[in-house]
Amino acid sequence: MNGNIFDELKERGFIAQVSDEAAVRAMLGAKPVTFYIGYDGTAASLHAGSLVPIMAMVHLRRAGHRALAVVGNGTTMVGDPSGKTELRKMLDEATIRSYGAAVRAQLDRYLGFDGQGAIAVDNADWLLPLNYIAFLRDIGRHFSVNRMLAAEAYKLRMEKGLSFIEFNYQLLQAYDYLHLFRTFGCTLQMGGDDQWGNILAGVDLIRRVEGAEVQAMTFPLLTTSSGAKMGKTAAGAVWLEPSLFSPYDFFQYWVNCDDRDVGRFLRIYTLLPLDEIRRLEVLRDSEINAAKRVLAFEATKLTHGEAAALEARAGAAAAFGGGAEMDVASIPTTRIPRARLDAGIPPAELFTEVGLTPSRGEAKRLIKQGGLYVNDRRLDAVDQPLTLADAGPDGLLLKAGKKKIHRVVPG
RNA sequence: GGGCAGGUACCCAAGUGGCUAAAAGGGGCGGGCUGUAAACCCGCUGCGGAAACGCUUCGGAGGUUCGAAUCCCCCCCUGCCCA
Repeated sequence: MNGNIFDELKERGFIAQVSDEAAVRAMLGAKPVTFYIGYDGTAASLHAGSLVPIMAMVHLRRAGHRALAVVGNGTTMVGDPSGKTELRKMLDEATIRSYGAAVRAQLDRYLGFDGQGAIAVDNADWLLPLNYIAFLRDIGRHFSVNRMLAAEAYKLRMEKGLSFIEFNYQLLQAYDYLHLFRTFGCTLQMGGDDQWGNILAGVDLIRRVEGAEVQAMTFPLLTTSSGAKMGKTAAGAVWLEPSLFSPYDFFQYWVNCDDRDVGRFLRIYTLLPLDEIRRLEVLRDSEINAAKRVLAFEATKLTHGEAAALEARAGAAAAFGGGAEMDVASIPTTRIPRARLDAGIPPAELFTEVGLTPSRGEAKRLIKQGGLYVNDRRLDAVDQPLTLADAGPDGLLLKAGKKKIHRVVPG
């Protein structure tokens, strides 16, 4: 490892808090360190919000350190109250396990679990068999309720209510760290900044139980410059799963980021060298769009692979590049039986069917506001059916607003 | 277990018998301006319907009434105080 990966992470903006900065830096510069990050499978896919810890793992991996990805099927059964405003819906075990498997598969794409340098473990394996009384006596006694209650992460919940099950979450996460320290010699736990309290609880527990010094590090909880949480759009989360959020939309998510976020995002969400990032982020006015396309391409490549990234980029170029080289193949396409098209389909029906609008009512609203287009012709009548007569050489190019596009071909 | 206060649309929050598909704000979406940006301006924002209009919604289930988010009964949930 040339240079110190800690400095790289710091320069890229990955670091929010560190238990002992000098110690962590020295540790990472000296020899391979086993570190861990936990992911709770609370949904069928991770979303863009999880990309920060994922990218941090990728960097550390590339620097030769050993990654433990904990898929938290055990902790998910309890539910982390940190930073949450209310009790999360309880999921049944089968659901949790299926989500966990999906999350594991996604992490595998970035880390390549090989059982050596990148290992996936499931804390259900050691959490579920725990004996309640034994756990209380061995682990529970090391936790001060007074201190826990004073923690920032619970502050909101002290107003809104905190159930006992959630209150236990921190003990379980701390126990995870202890377990991984014992089993894998793990000495660094990382996570989002909202995990700071939980991670430190593990550091404390290990010191008390094992008399060993281990480290904690958190990543900033990124928001966009306009204040929104990363990875959320109106339609929902920016899922990493292509079936839930297409590579094209994923690409567009990054292209459409705020100017002010470009440099920050390039550092976090791509592996481009810092020199190149510095060159890109100084672009101004319309030129910065080039930097956004680089960001989008690199980010899409990491998540969906190079082929999908190329396709998404081509699709975007076709839709926004001025028209000339339309790469229609890269635009999401739906086939509709020719007979239906000949008969004519009300625009609201067609737009909704291909998923461009959530309901017919919404589609009609858009038509009235001039927000729906077919082959660049703005629709003005709600009751005028669409047929192949409206199509161009590549079929019907439907647009909702100026950015969402879908192609319909007979077949 | 007892007392009190609450549960309204994506969020927050008005509404206390018809004029309420439900105020205001936020968010979101569309249009304009632009650079596929920000800011700003305008509009829209339950579902179905070309429209007229119809249907479903105010924690859940019943009931009163010509008519209920609004009144009554039972239940569930949350917070605070007491135990």
